[in-house]
Amino acid sequence: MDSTSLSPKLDSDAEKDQLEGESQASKKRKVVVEKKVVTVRIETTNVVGKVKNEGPPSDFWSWRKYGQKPIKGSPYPRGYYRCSTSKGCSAKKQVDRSKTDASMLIVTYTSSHNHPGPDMIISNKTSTDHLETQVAQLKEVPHKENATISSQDHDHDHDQQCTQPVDVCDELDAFHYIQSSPVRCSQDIVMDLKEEDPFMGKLEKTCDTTLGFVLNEEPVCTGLISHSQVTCLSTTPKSEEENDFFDELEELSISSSFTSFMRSCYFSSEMSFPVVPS
DNA sequence: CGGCTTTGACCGGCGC
DNA sequence: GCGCCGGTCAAAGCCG
Repeated sequence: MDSTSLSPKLDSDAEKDQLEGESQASKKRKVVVEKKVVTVRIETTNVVGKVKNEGPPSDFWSWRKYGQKPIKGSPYPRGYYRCSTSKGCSAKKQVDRSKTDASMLIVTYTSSHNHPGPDMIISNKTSTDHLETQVAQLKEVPHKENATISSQDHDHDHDQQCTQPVDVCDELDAFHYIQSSPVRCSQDIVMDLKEEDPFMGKLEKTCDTTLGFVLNEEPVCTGLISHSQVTCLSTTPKSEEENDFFDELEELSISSSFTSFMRSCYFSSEMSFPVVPS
């Protein structure tokens, strides 16, 4: 099936949910939970061999798939994941493919983690493992290596502009940690991975994946990640939300240095990731 | 053996 | 009230 032949529904599913969740929380079904939609672009051009297929972007957390359902209007099934990092964690995420762009994955994060994320060092390995696992989820789609992640508040799952190429590796996870853990970020961030599959081979092989963060709509943060550092450019003043987010992080047992570091990243325009030697 | 994926069934909300 | 659809559960099987 071609995503173009789909009815204009799925596309706005998660996004719509979020929109409505924010604008008309009282109208949508059930209690509207905090949601964060992240669009991941996966453009596997011609990677052969290792890449099985594309899947949800990885993050610091371990996700366990608990369901998959074909979504009406979409040729691709939606995957339901639950945080398995901690048993009591209610964090979930849905992963489906954009109907308008088969190379785009729409990851909707719901609820927030009630536990500190795995240690970055550990995540280096863990996340990688899960990367493969998750990557094996959604099937089809030609092998890609271009991943664009954009958290969106509105419906803009199309078009992403690449910006700063970056060398990524484990740092990617670090970024995801920020991106996906809390459901608070409400900006459009596009992450573009180039060269090799960001979620697979590259991570396992070397750490030269190029990655760029692009803003889809309201530029919020452009980051440059390299082996030993990450630069994040905040183009818009952070709101209390982010602040809360970091406060929350600190409340968790996450390394305060890490949180403060991330905070500074968000509030200033630059930041550096302490890189964990892989 | 533990953890994860797969997949069909079940449940609840929503629209007609 | 009924049917559709999305989200979750849970059993079975797979894998490291």
